[in-house]
Amino acid sequence: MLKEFSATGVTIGQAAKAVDVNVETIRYYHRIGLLPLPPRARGSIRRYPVDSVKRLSFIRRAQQLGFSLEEIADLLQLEKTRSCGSARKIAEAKLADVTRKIADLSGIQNYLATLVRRCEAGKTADCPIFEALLPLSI
Amino acid sequence: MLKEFSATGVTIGQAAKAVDVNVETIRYYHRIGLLPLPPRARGSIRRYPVDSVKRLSFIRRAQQLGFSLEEIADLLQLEKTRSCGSARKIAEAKLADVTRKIADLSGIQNYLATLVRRCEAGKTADCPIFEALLPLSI
DNA sequence: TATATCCCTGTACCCAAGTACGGAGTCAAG
DNA sequence: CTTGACTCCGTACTTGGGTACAGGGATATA
Repeated sequence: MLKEFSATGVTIGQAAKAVDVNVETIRYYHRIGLLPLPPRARGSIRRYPVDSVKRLSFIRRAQQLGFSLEEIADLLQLEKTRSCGSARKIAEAKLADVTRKIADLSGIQNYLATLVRRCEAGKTADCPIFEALLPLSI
Repeated sequence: MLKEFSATGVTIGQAAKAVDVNVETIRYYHRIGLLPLPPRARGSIRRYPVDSVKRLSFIRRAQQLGFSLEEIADLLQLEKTRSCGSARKIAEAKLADVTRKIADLSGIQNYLATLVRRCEAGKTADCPIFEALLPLSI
C-alpha cells in the first residue's frame, strides 16, 4: 500500500538512532541554533528531512575530528554564504588550525613515545616516566 | 642575617608564579584533592614546600600532554608505589590516543587542503567547497 | 605604625556540551 | 478505544576545569 514514504522524513528518534546520538542532544542543537527545527505538519510530529540528518551526521563527524560546536557552526555557515571567496577563507583558517593542532599533537606524541620506549628498556627502579615528568622538560 | 631560607617553602602566590598558574587554580586543586594543602605554621600563612611545587608542575606538564586531572590523579597515585609498569600502561594508552587523534586530523587536513586547492584553481561559480561540503563525505 | 599587598575560606559564578525530567500531546497496534 | 511508546517544550541539573568575589587575617615596607 506504499504508505507515503520517506520523502516526508523521519522522526527525531529515528534521526537520533541513524547518527547514533541522543534525542536530547538533537534538541540541544536546536536550542543553540546549530540545527534548524524542521516544520511540523499542523498539530503533528516533526519530520526530519534527509538534509537534516545529513547535517546532523556532519556535525558529529566534525566533532569527532575535534571541532567545537561553534567551529562547526562556522563550517556550516559556508553553506549559506554562497561566496566562494569567504568560503575559501574560512576553509583556509580551519586548515591552518588543524595543521597547528597536528603539530602540537606530534610533539606530544614524540615525547610520550620516547618515555614509553625508555621505560620499556629500563629497570623498574628509576622509571623514566616519573623522572621525565618531574624535572620539567618536554 | 640568613632569615630562615627556603627550606620553609614558598607562599601560594610564589608557587603560582613559579609554575605559571593562577592562584585560584591551586586552590581548586586543593578542593578536588589533587594537591594536598600544606600546613600553616600556627596562625600564619601556608608555606608550599619544594615537593608541592614539583607536584604542581607535574600536574601542568601532564595536562599539556593531554591528561585529564583525573588521569593525573591516577599517575600521582602510582608515584606512591613507583610502579613503573602501570605508569607505562597509562602512558601507552595516552600515546595510542594521541596517535589516533593525529590520524583523524590528518584526514581532515587532507580534505580541507584539497578543497582549498580546488577552490583556488576553479571559477567562482560551482565553488568546490560548497560542492564538497554539501554531500558531507569527509 | 600605618598602609599596601598578600593570604585564607567560603561561596558563587563561568563555559561547553550535553542529560534528565515533568506534564503535556500524538500515534500505531491490538 | 485503550495502551504503550514516542514526541514536544520548558526548565533544571551535570561535569570538567576553572574564575571571581567578599570579608576577613597576615606581613612587609616606608
